[in-house]
Amino acid sequence: MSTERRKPFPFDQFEPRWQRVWDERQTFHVLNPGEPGFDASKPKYYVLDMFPYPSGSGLHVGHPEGYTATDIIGRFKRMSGFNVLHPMGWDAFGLPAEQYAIKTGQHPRATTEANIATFKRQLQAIGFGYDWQREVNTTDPGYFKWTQWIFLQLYNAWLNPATNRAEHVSSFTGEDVDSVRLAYISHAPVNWCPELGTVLANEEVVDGKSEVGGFVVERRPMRQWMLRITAFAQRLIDELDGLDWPDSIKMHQRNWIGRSEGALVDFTVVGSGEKITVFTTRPDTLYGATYMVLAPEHPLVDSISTAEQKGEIEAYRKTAASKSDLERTELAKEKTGVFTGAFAINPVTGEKVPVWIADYVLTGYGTGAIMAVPAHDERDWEFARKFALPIREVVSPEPRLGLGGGGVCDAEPLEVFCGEGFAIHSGPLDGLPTSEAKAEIIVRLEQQGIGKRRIQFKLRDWLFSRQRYWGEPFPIVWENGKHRALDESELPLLPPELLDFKPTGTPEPPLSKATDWVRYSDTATRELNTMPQWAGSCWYYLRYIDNKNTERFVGAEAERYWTTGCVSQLSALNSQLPHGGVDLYVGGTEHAVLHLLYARFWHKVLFDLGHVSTPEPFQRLVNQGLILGEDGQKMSKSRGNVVNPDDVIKEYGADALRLYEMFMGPLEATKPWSMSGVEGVFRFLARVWRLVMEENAEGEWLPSSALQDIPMDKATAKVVHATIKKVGEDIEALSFNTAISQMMVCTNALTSANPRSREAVRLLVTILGPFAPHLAEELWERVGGTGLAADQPWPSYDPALLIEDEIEMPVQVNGKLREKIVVKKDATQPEIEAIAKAAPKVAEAIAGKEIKKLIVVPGRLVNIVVA
RNA sequence: GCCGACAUGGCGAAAUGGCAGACGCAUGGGACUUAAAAUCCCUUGGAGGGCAACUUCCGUGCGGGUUCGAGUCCCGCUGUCGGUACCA
Repeated sequence: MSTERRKPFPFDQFEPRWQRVWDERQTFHVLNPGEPGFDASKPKYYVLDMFPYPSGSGLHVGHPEGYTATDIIGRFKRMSGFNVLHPMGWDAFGLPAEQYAIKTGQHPRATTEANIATFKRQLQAIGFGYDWQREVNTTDPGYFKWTQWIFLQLYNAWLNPATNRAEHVSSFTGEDVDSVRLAYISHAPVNWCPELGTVLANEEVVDGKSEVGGFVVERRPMRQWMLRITAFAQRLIDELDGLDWPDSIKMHQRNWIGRSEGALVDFTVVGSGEKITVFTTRPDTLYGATYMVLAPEHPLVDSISTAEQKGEIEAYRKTAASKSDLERTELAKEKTGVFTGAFAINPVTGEKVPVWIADYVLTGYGTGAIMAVPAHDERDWEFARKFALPIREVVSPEPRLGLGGGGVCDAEPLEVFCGEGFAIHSGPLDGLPTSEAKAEIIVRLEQQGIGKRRIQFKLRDWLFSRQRYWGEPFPIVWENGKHRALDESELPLLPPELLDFKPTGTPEPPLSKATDWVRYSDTATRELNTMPQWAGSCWYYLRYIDNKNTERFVGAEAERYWTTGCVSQLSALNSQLPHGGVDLYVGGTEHAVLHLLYARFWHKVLFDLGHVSTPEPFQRLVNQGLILGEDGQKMSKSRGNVVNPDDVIKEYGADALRLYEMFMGPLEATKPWSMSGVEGVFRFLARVWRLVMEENAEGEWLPSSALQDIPMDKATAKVVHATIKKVGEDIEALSFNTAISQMMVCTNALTSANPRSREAVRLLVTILGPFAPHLAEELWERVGGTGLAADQPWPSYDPALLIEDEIEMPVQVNGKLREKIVVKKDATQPEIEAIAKAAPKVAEAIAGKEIKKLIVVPGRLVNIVVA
């Protein structure tokens, strides 16, 4: 007797076999327009997964959740007659690989390759129908050549304000082209992380620490490459509208871009006459501005501070500068600040107001200076209370009479009011509701030339350079202190083969160690920074379309077909697409802003420059939910609750893993793993197996004797066709859990049938294919199907079979269920009413009472309302 | 603080405003077996009443509302989980 327990069905034998067959036949390879055999009559469907970063620890059960969902969709669409593009690849540049390499002394290329091999093996063991011929790898020179090429497009482009479109810089007529490029050099303070030896984008810094590793980040000015994403801020907001994305993600992006409408207002410094410009969203409260605050780093601080305040000012600026961002935000519960000794004139009241510096005003937002209206802003209120600054009420929640005339009110309000209301103590604005007061004051300020309307965004330009080894080198050289682009013919620019790529310990990037490489010519040296990890993932979805193209980043015809569905340019122009692009993009919420915003930005630039056909890359986005450990906690090594898909496959098979991932609950929901749940779906698969196979006394599997070539009886036909209908609809709606339930119902019905219709089983096996493809292929073969189950057309159902001759209808009296009646499907309303009223329980309940209302919902229920 | 999502049996979950709890897990019982595993059948929201076929009442976080009818729609709370934080 074998030591290993016998499997309830031999998945361990047939799963690898069918994976081999799909691979040998290239079942899931799809052709591009122009290739021999391409069928232009089929509609296209592009279904995309967020590609993984191949980490050293391999796949965890969270990965296959989204991947299974897209695989089901892809296989279903294929069976439904679509050309389906369903690719996979590797986001393989990045810090973890580099750090691991430093630790172990291996080259990051070696570890990256090994990790990719592991990931690929694991994905293939789950039986995903990817077109592996289209695999991409961001670290492949044939790939990053085009990442560098796109960078050059950005470098050579500017946003023409007249057209609001990105254009080649040759259309720029101004003097300094470098000041408008979409990729430009900045010397602004950046987030420098000494531990990682690199700068980080604002988005990669969380609470003053690096998102990766949690190391302290300090701000220091450095020469950096920036991408002018802010030029697209408004379009990045507006063009969200036509996208089928979760509202929460759209909102997230809108908040991140942070549009606010307001005004710039000039205040004049008493004495020096210098101008301080502030940004405010509440220009209507200008009459209540009783002091001003500059950020400690504001350029005017030095010149306006009085001699006797200089010492204190300097001390404050020093502490502010030495504080990490963490201390400046989280720990700064109490407002701090110092008076500069200077005063400015409130342009509408003519009053002298003190000018302070405080770190609650940020350098990076607006103008780095504010007018403080303590009565109507919580931060200003707190500050004013602490430093005993005057507080003047200028907005009232209710209209108030008799407070007009612009007179000064000396009574301080008892509490801060930040809402909208009606202007008071505000001269000509008095009585106006907030929105009108805003408009009115802006007109007046503009007339006087001391202010103007202004739309401000929170979004900053994208810090695009890193001091790393394992990233794309910039196709840029420096000569006589000036940068210039490499020629396209010089791409790809490979990174130097370094043995020592450790951080230098200074802001000097590791590439500086490759002295030969750095020297471009006698007079020119190469740019030493590399691109951030986001670069490769900004456009990978385009490369899948045409991953072997050596002439272009993506072929024009293929790009048009896969993003618009149109084969010719003419039909593309005539089509009424909302945005187009990828039909379905599935991934986690962690990319709600960064990746999705960056990719949209690049795509818009490429669109403006005529390189792609659609203004947006991803038409429909779905976030899969988090999978928790069995203990309901987030999976983590330290908690020891991590589930490895390899173990699940070994025990229950790939089909059970796939099916369980989908059966757990709605795709978007957060849900805990349960091994007994896996066993549940595993038992279901075994039941399906036994619809076709039965075991003899020796324990061998033989074709089931119950299975016969007989037509389906009425009940069987009904459940089978109802299942075809529901499973198809549920797949479209991504309700995989309920689709699986329905197949269980169908299986339970067929299990009890003896003899059992071969046709019924064949249909069930066909629609099970997208979910449990290995079992489906195996059983398809065993029920005598020709070809592959994966290649079968999706079966259609006969609606006539679903209609019952007699319908059971519940009858309610005053909303309470009393009885169920059975009526003919074509019974008339009066007939139904009569039957309902005659039913014993109903008759009893309505006896002697006046019927006030009688509702018959055809096919659903009857409700009798009595007095 | 602010923004968002969610709240249904012992558990994961179903339910175009129309029979709450489909389907699965876990219970408990039975069949098969020398025995077990596997498999198959039945049971299972709560409380009560009947020898029984059965039956009554209550039940979707809490309080209101709309409706013939609310898990579902509206208003107000509470709780949990995510995101975010001086953005003027």
